Amino acid sequence: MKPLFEDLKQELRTKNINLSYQRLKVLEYLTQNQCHPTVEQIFTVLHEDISTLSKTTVYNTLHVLVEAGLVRVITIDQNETRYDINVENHGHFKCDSCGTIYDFGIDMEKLSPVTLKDFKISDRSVYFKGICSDCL
Amino acid sequence: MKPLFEDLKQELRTKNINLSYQRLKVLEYLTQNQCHPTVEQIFTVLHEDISTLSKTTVYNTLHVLVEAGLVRVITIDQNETRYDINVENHGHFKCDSCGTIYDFGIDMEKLSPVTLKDFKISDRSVYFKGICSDCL
DNA sequence: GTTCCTGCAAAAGCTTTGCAGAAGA
DNA sequence: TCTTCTGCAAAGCTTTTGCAGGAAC
Repeated sequence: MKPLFEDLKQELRTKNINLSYQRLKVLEYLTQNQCHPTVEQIFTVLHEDISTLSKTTVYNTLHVLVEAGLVRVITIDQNETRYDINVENHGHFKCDSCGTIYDFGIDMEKLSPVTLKDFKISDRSVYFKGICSDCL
Repeated sequence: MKPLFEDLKQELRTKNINLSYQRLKVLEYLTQNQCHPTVEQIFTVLHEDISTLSKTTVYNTLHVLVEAGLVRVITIDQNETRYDINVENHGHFKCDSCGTIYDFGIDMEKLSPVTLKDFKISDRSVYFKGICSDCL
């Protein structure tokens, strides 16, 4: 289920997070391009429209959104942090050839091992790597 | 199943990887301290015994071991790369409170979603976060 | 002798921090 | 006015690279 821009805006208002122009643009980019972008990608595209935009603001905005629970961090590879507007539980597959990241559905509940029964699990990430069907 | 130091040495010989003193020490550390260490941790401990050891060599050695398939990279948090001598499929739980990383068994085969049926999956990582039973 | 490995120093890349000015309530 | 946000520059960290000397075979 794709999160809607308007719903997310409302959620930010509810959480008393200022909806500055830059923040809204970042949020808009994330909802319209559900491609798990890096900071660099977001900055480059938005910078074309907002010539004064700084990378610091993109970092700041992403931190705010992650903190608010609207965005999830994907660290499928070290040295390459990506962001995902879809915070529902799902897995990520990264193609080693073309670099594309694919979402896939997964039942996280089946992933609760007995050894962790006394643990409080707040975050579950499933990352696969390999070669996607297009590249094969 | 803990990998044995001697078995790993033999595996490196088979793969024509030189068993330098530094490399053996790194390998020994990983087998004796199955704690998913960072480069910094490995370096600090080994540096006490080998005063000439450089961090570059630790990085180099880990790359060699990962390339050879003897060590697995854990990127449960961005900005904190860890290494695991156990390459069998298992999940990792990181406690947000004490920072400890726990292994847990998991049946990765159950984790093969239909959407990826035409994909070649070569690596599966499962990372959980939360609070461990000790900290609760 | 040739190849590979080590380790220092420097560079590179990503992210954070400090701070002054701007924007918003 | 007071608080918060932005954006520049600088700093901080981790990791990589270049290269000279050293070890191993």
